[in-house]
Formats: sequence, structure tokens, C-alpha cells
Amino acid sequence: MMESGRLFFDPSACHGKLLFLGSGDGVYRGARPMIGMEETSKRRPFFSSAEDLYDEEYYDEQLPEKKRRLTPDQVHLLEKSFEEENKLEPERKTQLAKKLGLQPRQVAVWFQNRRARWKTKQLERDYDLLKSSYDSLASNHDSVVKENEKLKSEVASLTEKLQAKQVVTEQTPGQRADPLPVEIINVSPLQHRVKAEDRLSTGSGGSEVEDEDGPQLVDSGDSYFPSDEYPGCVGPVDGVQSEEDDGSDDGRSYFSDVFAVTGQQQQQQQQHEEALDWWVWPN
DNA sequence: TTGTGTTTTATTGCCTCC
DNA sequence: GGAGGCAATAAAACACAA
Repeated sequence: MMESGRLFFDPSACHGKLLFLGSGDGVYRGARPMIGMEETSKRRPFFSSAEDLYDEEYYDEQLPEKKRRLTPDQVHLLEKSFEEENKLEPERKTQLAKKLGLQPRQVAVWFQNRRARWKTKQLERDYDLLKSSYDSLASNHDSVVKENEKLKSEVASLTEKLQAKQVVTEQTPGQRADPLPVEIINVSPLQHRVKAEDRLSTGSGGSEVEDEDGPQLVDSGDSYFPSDEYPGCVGPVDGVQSEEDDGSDDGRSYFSDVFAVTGQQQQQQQQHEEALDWWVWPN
């Protein structure tokens, strides 16, 4: 029994184009064997037993150039080896080839194709992770928009009440009757709430909020979203910083400090990072 | 049985690294 | 320049529905 060719064909004979029918244009068209369709009746089933594979008689009837699948045992060993290290050093290639009764070239090709399959799967996994991450962010965004709408309507309602109250005080002698400043109508809902509360609680009439463009809420020591009133809001507002203020720009989401990350999200993040670690194969 | 889709084995050409 | 890796691709082998 031949050492290297006992299981399958002799791949060394397959590397050239001599065994293949030419396509006529000199261009290689793939591993077309020199056998006719009548050979199909001699096809070996995919899951042949090891005994069959060592049966010389079985292969004597086969033309050597026929493409064959590896046995489950061979694939198992190759998979184990791939798990240990997905790249193949020359020495390991030779050892594996001897062990499996294959040509080193076949082992190398198997690893090459296996890496390609792994990469495809990895891309699918990465896509799924990114998609779930996006879905989660989109969901958060929706809830923020709804909360914003709710706050806006609350501000409008409070403004109406405030104006009504001022009308009453105007008609009452001895009371201040300052007209509502125009700016209070135009500021963002959050700032609006701050200004209104400043006026109502301290009576100072002043406000430290000057910039209407950004969410620059000055630290007053209090949360503008009392947890009992706004259970959906996590953490004090003074934790919100503008991007300019934030010296700890580590590339993470701006919202990560505002919205608590769920356990699931943390797990997904960790999985993704592990996946990316895997992605960079060691050399 | 047959047509069709998927998986596996293998080749080719290009690129990078030493 | 040779060795090895990867992407693209071909074709055999296989699975499966009609």
C-alpha cells in the first residue's frame, strides 16, 4: 500500500495541468477530471468508513485524479489543529500531512479554505452584533425623543399657568408685575424649566444658563430630573457635559454617561471586543 | 429522478514579507 | 526572488425539494 496515496489520489500529480482536459483556450478551467459520466456510479459516499478508505480495491477502481472529500476523522483532526493555531508552520504541516496520509499541499489548502470559512462566519457574527447594537441605540433614541416631547408639553403647560398668574398679580396693587421675558419662550425645554424654577423658587430673576445652543447645565448640586418624577432618566443631569468640556474623550458614546448600559449591552460589547481580538490573528 | 442550491476541495493570480 | 497568504473562482460532491 502506498504511504501517501492510500487514501486518495496522489495530489502531486494534480498540481500540474497534465491530468486535466484543456479547455482549448489555454486557460485553466478548474479541476476537471479525465473521467466520463459513467464514473459517477462508482462515487464514494461522503461518510465512508475508515475501512472503506483503506480498502485498496476500492481505490483501484478509481481514477486517481478524482476530487475526494476528506474523511470525518481527517476533518476532525484538522479542525482540532486549526483550533490550536489557525496558521500552519511548515513543520506542523508536514507532521499533519504524515499523520493524515495527505500531501502537505492538501493540508495547506484545507487550512486556507478553513480560514476563509472562519472569516465569513466572523463577518456574519460582527454584522449581527453591530445590528443589535444599532437596534438598541435606535430604541434609546426613540425613548429620548418621547421624553423630550413630554417635557415640552409640560413646559408649555407651566408657562401658561405662569402667565395666568402674572395677569392676576398685575391686577393686584403692590405686587411686581414684570412681564415674562421673551427669552423664556424661546429657550430649550430644559433651560426653560431651569429658568422658570429659578424665578419661582429663588426670586433672583437671574440665571446662569446663558448659552442656548448646548445642554450646558450648570451644576447646582441638584438633579433636574428627580428620580421619582423621571424614573426613565438615569443619573443626575450635572453629569452631562458638553463635548468641549469632556477632557476624557475615550471614543465612547456621548450618551454612555447619561444612559445606564444594560447588562445585555455590556455583554454584547464584551463579545464584540473579543470577536475583534480574534479577528487580529497572531502571526 | 432531476434540477437546484450549498459545501468542499483545489487552482490561479496577485500581494506582502523576508 | 521565493514562500506563503488571500480573494476569486471552478468544479466535484453532496443535500434536498418537487
